[in-house]
Amino acid sequence: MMDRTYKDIQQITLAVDCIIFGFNDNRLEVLLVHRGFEPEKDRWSLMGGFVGNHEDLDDAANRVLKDLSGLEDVYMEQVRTFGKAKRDPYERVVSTTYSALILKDKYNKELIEEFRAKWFPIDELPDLIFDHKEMVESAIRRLQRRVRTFPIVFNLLPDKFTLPQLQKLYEGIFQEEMDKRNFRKKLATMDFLIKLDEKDMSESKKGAFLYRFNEKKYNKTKNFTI
Amino acid sequence: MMDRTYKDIQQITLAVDCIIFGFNDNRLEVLLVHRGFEPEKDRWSLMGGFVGNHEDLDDAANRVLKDLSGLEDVYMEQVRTFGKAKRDPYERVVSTTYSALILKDKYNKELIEEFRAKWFPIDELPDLIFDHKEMVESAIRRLQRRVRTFPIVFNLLPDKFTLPQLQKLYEGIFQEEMDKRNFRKKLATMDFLIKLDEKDMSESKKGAFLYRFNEKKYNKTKNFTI
DNA sequence: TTTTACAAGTGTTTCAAAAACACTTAATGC
DNA sequence: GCATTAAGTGTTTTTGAAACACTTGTAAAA
Repeated sequence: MMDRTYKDIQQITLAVDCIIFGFNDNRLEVLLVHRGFEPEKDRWSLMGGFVGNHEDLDDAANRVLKDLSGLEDVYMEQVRTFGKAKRDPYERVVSTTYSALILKDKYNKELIEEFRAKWFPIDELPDLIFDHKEMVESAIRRLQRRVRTFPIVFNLLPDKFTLPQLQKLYEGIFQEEMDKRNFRKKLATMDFLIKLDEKDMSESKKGAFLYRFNEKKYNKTKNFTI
Repeated sequence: MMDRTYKDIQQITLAVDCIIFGFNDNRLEVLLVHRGFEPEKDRWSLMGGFVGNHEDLDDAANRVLKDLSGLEDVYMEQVRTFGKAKRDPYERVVSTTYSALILKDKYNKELIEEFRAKWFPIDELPDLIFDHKEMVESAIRRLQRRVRTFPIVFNLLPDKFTLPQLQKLYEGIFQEEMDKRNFRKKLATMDFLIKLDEKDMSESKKGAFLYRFNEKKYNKTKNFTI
């Protein structure tokens, strides 16, 4: 940090934008807000906000997420920072993106309606303002990489879930089908899921056993890879 | 981008910091600058600078690198953004880090001396200001991931290089030794190096054949992984 | 000129993980 | 009790990773 020339006259606004992922109807979806005002009225955008002067960047992202969804303590991580001078044609804003994994039935529906937010499957995104499409795409790519080595998908599932559900979730993230037997074999070797005595009967006549993710057992798992 | 409350009074300075990697004496090194002034006098830091009002974030990183090294058109990529409110105890600065791969014998030595910059092997870093150590570490981790799937290491080598050199470079990045035969076998299957009729005699009596990286052949390589 | 020293160069075997593949089972609704 | 439907289950093949030791070419020393 040697060059102080620019600093005193710097006029750049710093923002955060959230890529909020949810899993519903066996599809990976993103929560977008509808712009009810000009400019760019009636287009869609990510939920964003400006960073407070004394606010950690991470905290700003969490605040923005909470304002929209009512959710706190959500799994979130920084993706990357978009800083082209003209990315927002109206003002100079540099934006850091964060991706969040939320449980679709836990968020506050009224808040969401207030913001005119809507869920979109990741392969059916609407027209987005500025570089928000690129933001979503880079968040998806990052998510695809992360889920291979970290057990973060459980943030998108309820406490109890079935293996078919879990597989559908991975398939939704990777956008490709997986082999049922290989998938289950892999999970079995890693041994961090607890099988319950309960079945979920809503998806099939036979019913599928419910499982729970066990953090402790996971920590003993040396190499997690899907 | 819904919440405009903070924007008008926002006073956050936006900076970039560069993690500059070089390869010399078979070690991966980082270029650091010595602070000759208070506060934090006599400690080391990354080369950084503030972002211009109408300057792309990427361009700011390139400018900072050029100011220090004289180099342009260098391989550079964004790593991540550090945004804790108190990361710099003197003023509120949010900094985006970029990592650069440069050829150690091409940079401008006079400029480097002017800035009192010095190369440090990545396992012998000096005391660094603020969160710069964390910045370097995250850049190293990212580099370790990237070099596995992209042929970017050639940015750290001269046009012509030997296989022992290339292997030492990977070893320096991963901080672990590799098997010579397996390493060469892998390169052979991917087939994007051109063997020259020339030898480098400086490292051994027998001499090692020189190779050149072939971008075109690489593009036909489906799966690059080291 | 012969010998020594030294890194460069070279294949095969073993092991582990990924991929491919098809039938049986449990429960419901008719 | 029969038909329907998704859940559940192992084995084989293929592929890639890891382990491993000797020969070669040259310069310098004897």
